[in-house]
Amino acid sequence: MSSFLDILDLDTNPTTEVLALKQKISLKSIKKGRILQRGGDMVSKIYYVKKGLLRSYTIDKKGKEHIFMFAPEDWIIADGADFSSPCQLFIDVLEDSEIEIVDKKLFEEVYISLTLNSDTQRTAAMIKRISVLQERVIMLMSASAIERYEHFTTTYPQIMQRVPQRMIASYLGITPEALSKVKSEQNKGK
Amino acid sequence: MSSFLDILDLDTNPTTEVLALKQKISLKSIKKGRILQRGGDMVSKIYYVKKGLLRSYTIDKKGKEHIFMFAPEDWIIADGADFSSPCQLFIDVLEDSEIEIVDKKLFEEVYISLTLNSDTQRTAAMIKRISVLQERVIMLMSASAIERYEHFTTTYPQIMQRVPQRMIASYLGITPEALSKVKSEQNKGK
DNA sequence: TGAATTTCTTAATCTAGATTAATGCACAGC
DNA sequence: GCTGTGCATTAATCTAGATTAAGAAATTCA
Repeated sequence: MSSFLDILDLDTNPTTEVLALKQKISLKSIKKGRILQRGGDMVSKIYYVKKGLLRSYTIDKKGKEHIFMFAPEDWIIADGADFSSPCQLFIDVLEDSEIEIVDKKLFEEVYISLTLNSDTQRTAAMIKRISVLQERVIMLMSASAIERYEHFTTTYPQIMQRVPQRMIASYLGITPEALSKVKSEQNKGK
Repeated sequence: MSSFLDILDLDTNPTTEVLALKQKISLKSIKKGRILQRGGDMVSKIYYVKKGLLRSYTIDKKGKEHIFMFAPEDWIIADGADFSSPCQLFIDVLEDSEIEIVDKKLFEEVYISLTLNSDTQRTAAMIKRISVLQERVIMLMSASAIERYEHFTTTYPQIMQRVPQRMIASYLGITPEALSKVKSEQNKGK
């Protein structure tokens, strides 16, 4: 996967719109712990992770965090809400990161006018994300905590190494205590 | 939203590829109860519902159904799996329906070469679906059964009227008995 | 280095929702 | 008009995972 700027750079004869968009893409180095947006904000940015690790999550009315996704190198992360609605997700930085940030609406407008090639790539990425979300919904509805954990470890082994277990529990939709418990039960069974 | 053929018909000067694709889109009337594809099959079709109601679901290892989505008039329904993998979802017909069916791979290849306008429409539809799935995942992780039920009734009031309650329970990720219970508790509270 | 903060684990108790079972209803097909 | 099949509801019991609490290990940072 290529970053926003990488893709725009493929356009050897850019229009003024494309040049203007390139100006508006900011490349930033951000320290671990920084919160990029909060649920309820009226921001609508898309983040491309060049290096490091981001995550998105909600906070429910009891104050409990629920992690929606992790975004390591070469992933795009954003809230699904459209431009005109407040966003639902918090997005923060789990490791010192380098990211490209662009306004969602601006991006949509320009990107779609680009060459076939980059649009194919983007369409494929969206289809892939829909497929991953389908899998996630089905796992949440039909699999037990331990099954979801095993699915996660085989699907995202690299992320396992990089985030505390309580965040994996949060992604799986269970408490850290419950994850500890089911893991120890799993080990006993061996 | 327009059907596959509606969109292809906008192309007033179609290429041979587009004409070939139009030939391969089948328009069918299908009776309630018919199963269009089964989980594990190597089919990869996309269905556009012109009239009627379809649904997709998985069956877990205990034989229990989990409804992934309902597709009433003007919705597109398909499995997220890519061309080369077996699909995960069953798709069946809940009301006598008229649908357009097209092969996913064929569709991808040709559609992407179309005019800006139809592609914008398609991109917007994909973004919308991602947003709906984000909401679904967050509801499953953070909301109680009754909260998910209330969210469903306000989001899809028309579907409420058209499917048995046990299917709504299945969509919400709970048993029909549990839905009955939480509904009666809700009524007592009033 | 040492203190403070997170993280992980274990254990006891609690609860939302699952399971099982029984009853009454609606309506589809003969 | 019956009879069977699917649907909704209620109630009793069970269980996966939540909650609460406490202690040990690991990490962070001054």
